[in-house]
Amino acid sequence: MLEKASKVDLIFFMLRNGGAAHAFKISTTELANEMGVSQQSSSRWLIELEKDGMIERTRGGIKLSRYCMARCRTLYWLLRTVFEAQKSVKIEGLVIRGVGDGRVYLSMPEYRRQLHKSLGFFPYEGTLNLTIAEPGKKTDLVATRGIEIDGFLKDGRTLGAAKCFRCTINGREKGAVIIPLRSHYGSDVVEIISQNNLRKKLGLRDGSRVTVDVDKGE
Amino acid sequence: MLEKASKVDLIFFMLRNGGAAHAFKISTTELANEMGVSQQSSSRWLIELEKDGMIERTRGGIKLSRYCMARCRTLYWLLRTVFEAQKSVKIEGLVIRGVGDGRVYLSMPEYRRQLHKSLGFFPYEGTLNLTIAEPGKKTDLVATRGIEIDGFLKDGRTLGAAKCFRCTINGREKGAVIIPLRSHYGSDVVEIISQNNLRKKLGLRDGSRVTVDVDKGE
DNA sequence: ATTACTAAAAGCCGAGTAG
DNA sequence: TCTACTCGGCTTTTAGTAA
Repeated sequence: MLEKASKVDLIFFMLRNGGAAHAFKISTTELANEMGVSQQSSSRWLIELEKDGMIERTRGGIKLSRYCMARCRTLYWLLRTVFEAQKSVKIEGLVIRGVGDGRVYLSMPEYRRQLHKSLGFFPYEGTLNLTIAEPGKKTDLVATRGIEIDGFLKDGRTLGAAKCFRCTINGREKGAVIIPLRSHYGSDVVEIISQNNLRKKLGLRDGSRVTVDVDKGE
Repeated sequence: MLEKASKVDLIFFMLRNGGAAHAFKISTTELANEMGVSQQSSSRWLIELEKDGMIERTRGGIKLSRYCMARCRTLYWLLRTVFEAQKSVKIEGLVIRGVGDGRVYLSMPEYRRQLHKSLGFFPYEGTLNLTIAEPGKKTDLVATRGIEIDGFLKDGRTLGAAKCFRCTINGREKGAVIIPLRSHYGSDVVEIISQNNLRKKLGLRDGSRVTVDVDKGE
């Protein structure tokens, strides 16, 4: 560690020493040595962590709280999607009406050229938008490389930079999930493009249930 | 997050948004909003993270460095041992001479009583010490609950608090790995106790190779 | 629009020390 | 011994602002 240790490192230290499983006895002086800070700071950190509900202190020692473990688990899930990427992911969602900005982009010749170059097809001028029940699956894609769409310059600004993942909709239509690189962080909406009008081809309307097999490769 | 975000959270934010896989374009103002700090702070954080070699900034955007990913992976391994605990772990090591403090504890009646109560046997008065090639396997045990040994009071101090894991040595002798709760953090030495003198029973001498099947249950 | 500098305010650290 | 308080000094933050 180049940087000075922090309260976060104290949590990780406890995790490494079983603080998740059982109360862990250590003096503030020893802890300070482990963390490379003063006894005063380690004492203060423990007080603050307890106040924040991250640890529990009893006469038996220190223990990571249930709340702390829940947050650690969330972090674990994130790291797992980063380091143990699956080859594909199945997303289920319901068709919703989009805001229409997808259609605007998809009608621009520069953008259509970019997509054709990267995906091998010129898309129908409209996106199929789905609300998904498991936003984690979009997060998973967001954290994956995917097929990069460079965007294009317009009035000195780069527009439309995005990434795509080839996918199969309802087991038969080919297309791609498209995720803009800017904006829309943490949304539970997935946008799909295809050579065809998916609503028509698959007989979909608002509220229809759709299954998408997404290929996480490039 | 109750606490104020830090540079560590900025790394996790980038991880969540694919910063591991590709350059990620975001203005310091947007980033500041995401992190709940001022634009000035997010700007300074990026400068400092770049100086520390955690991120790389190019005209394409921000990207997590190889070094940063290596550190994230270490954290991932830690969290995996915490959340995906295996039922058992196989440890290989070489017999070494111990410092003799194990023998001291193991000859104390109070301690012998504790161990009998928790493990069901009175141990031979000496530990079998092994150096192990994969210290991560000890870390794994340290982060697991195990069988708690309460220790005993002597002159107003609690001595000998430890945890144990039932194990089988070289496929036939039963015993337990014993890990003192205080001191010996991060060591690559594992201590084993058993009803019998393992050196004699298994014909071991310093340098002998030993395989230990450790039961991580209670 | 963007990034990053300056300077004052706010917050954190650790030596000293009490209980 | 231990934990945790105070307080001077250092570091980090943020408003203002330049480029």
